[in-house]
Amino acid sequence: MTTGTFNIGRLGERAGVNIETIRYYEKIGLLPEPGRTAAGYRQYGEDHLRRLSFIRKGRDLGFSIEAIRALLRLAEHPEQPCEDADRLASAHLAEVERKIEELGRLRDALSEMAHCCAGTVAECRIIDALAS
Amino acid sequence: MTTGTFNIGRLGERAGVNIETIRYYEKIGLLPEPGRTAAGYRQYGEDHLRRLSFIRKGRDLGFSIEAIRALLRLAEHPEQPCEDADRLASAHLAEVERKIEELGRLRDALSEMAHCCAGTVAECRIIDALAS
DNA sequence: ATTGAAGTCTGGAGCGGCTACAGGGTCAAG
DNA sequence: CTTGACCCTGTAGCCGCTCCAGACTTCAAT
Repeated sequence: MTTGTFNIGRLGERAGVNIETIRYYEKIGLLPEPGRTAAGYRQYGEDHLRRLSFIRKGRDLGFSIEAIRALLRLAEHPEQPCEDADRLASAHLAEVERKIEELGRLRDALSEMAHCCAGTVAECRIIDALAS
Repeated sequence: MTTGTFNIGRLGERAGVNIETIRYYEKIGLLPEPGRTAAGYRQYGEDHLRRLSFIRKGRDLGFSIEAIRALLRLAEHPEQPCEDADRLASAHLAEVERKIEELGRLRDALSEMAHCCAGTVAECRIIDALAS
């Protein structure tokens, strides 16, 4: 009887991940299937918690599930060169920067047309920008 | 026989919208059902084109479908005050700014850990950031 | 008149990444 | 013995499309 086993609720609590999300991660093969109690309850250990925290941090950094899958595989092979990890992170960083620029253009366009109005829709800069 | 009617392909071409997307907009009630030819082909006119272009510009500005629905309703009532349009645009602008900040934080976190590597996964800053 | 390519039709499934049920079983405290 | 908190499975929904299969139509070239 290992001391360090716990149910899904506790795992979610400790990793900061929704229970449903944990089951989802298991379903898509991101988190390995844990053992079960006689009643069918999932039983987790510290290794599951580490892996789930890894996933959660990756998601917080905006990595896709597939990128995280790749990063997890890399983490399991510490002796390999980390070029792949670097490539994944760099690609993601580039994508984030692209999105920032895109949103910046959006913000400029929106702030030019917002606060148009003391008037009616007929003279509204917002509606006009869309209709013209 | 009106001169200005055209098929869905031409409409999509002129508005810069995918054919499937047009049918989707019709299905969700964003674009009114057009007339049909005897063979069942949709037939559009300039009013459809204007409405679809409106939608497309709204989407380009990142408005949600529901926001666009509201903006379209407003555009149909030019005599009303445009407070609602202003509210929608301001809320959207605020949301865009929130996302920019969020992505900025993401970029900072990522750029701190990227380009970690001349080494192996064991010493990789990226993997380490996720695993620790 | 025939053929073939390009256009159009419907209905339904799939994407990512969850989230929210419904309808049941289990467990521990009082 | 009951209550309430937890857990189980399976399925459907969210957004905004996008793609597919399989059938039909239109039009130009032969």
